Amino acid sequence: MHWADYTAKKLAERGGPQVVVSGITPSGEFHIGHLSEILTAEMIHRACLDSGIQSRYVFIVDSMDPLRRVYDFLSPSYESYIGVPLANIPAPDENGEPDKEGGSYAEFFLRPFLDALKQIGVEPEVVMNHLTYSNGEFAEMIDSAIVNREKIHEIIESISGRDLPEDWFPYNPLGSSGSLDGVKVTGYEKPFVHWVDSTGATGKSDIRLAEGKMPWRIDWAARWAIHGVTCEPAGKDHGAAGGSYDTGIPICELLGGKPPEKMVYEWIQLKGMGPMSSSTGVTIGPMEALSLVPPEILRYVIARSKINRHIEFDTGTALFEVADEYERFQMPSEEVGDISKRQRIARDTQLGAMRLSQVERGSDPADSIAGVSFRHLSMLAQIKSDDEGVWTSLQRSGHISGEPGVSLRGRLERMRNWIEGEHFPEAARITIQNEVDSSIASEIDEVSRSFLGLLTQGLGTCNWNEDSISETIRECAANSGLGNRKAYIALYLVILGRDYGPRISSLMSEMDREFLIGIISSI
RNA sequence: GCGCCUCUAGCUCAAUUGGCAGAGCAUCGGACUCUUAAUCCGCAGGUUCCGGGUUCAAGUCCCGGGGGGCGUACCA
Repeated sequence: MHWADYTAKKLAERGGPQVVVSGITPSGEFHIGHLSEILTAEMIHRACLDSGIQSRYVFIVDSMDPLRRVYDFLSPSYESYIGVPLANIPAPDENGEPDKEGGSYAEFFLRPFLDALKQIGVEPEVVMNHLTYSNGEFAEMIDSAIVNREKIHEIIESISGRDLPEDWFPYNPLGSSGSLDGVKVTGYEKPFVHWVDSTGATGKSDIRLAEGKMPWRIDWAARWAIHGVTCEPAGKDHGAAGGSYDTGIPICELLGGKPPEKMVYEWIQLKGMGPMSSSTGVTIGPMEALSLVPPEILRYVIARSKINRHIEFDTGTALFEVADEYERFQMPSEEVGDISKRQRIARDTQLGAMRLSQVERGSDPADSIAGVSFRHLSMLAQIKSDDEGVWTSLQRSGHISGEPGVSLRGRLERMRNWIEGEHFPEAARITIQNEVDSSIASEIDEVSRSFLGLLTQGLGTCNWNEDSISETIRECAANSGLGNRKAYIALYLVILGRDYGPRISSLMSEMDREFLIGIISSI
């Protein structure tokens, strides 16, 4: 059984309609790790729906979180916004300067992320956390937390093992500058929290408005209660012993809620570069990833792994292998009867991963492939400079009949991006030789040479299309007494400098005739 | 320090939460006058990290040890 289906089953035992949630702070550019968090939760949501359980998927944006520091992509003028909630800060412009016209910082980073999510079939209910504060939904929780602050203090100290300061308070008001930093609470009279900030200014925050926020550990627990969250997979940073998941559960109960079961997922990493981090520059944006990888394959990368194992996100050769694996399972094997129990389980899990990888819930995985393998497309995209040439080739080879569909067009577009970019593996790149290297030439024996000699003549007169070229190759091979296989190898060596390659006649028909004949006769 | 994850075929990983250890890739052998990074068939590959324990039965559970990866010390 797939992990998402297993979790759905567990949630069904808990009962009631499910509320599956992800929460992310929009402190900067979103990366593939965030995508992983979203997909993990969304797949559980889908698994619930697929097994007939009522479920909502909610994306809570931590827009009330303060700016912690001036990130590299921000200008120093953001210094004055440190401690200010992200919803209240202007978005940066292209120079990293605050742009008063550009909407809020939180919105600025959120918008493209939501677009990317749409492309992979994720359309969550979005909750901006600062609005949950400003519309008063947090008020009762804040009051309750303040009333119970001794207990909460005790929970956090005993579970996390850290000492909280004597004047610790479960609510941080915004000071006169709009920042949470350096503001001390001086009293509480429901619904007002009185404070004095670092400049000596005093004031009061209305807990029914977004005039302050609870610290993370309480905020998280309170929102579980407010939104009735039943499941929220969290990154392992929250999962450490004594971490926010461990304190969140008893705090949520104290506040009268029923917390979700602790669920921790492993982080996704870029191949060979350690964990994703915007500060170290190890990051790949969801938009970038989506410009290269077909959306169902991106989903599949998450769906195929268990959540407690880290994922190496690799936009190189491994992409071919993942795509192969995805494509292999398109064909349902007929003889299901003979396989062992264990094999059947593995197969069911795999089919679950396929099901959850579809951009549109319930669609047939075969539709996403559109009859053309990822590898084949990578070859065609390299030898056919225009899209029409690719479609014509696919029609002639019988891969598709009629015009290509939307999914296939999208695949080709992404494939071209991939090929042009830095991530495309060199081994898969087709490079036509300008001249034949001497070490290559030495690999070509006498019989092959006579074949190549015949071929230059044939190529001089044949029609310049795939079929005629292919015919010519075979004729020349036969006339020179060389097996077809060897003939092809000789051609690969001369044209590509290695002994394998794509369908050579297809490639040759794309090349300039004189240039090609020149190369072959140079041997 | 505290804690989490992980170790199974050369590689990447499965194994219905205790019931016959198995897939893909790679290698090797074979087939195909051939939509040539293709397809098909086949061989081989194992002390499931080590040591104990529980059990009719352990890759799976318990205890101990080791290797690797990572998180975390007023902050999602």
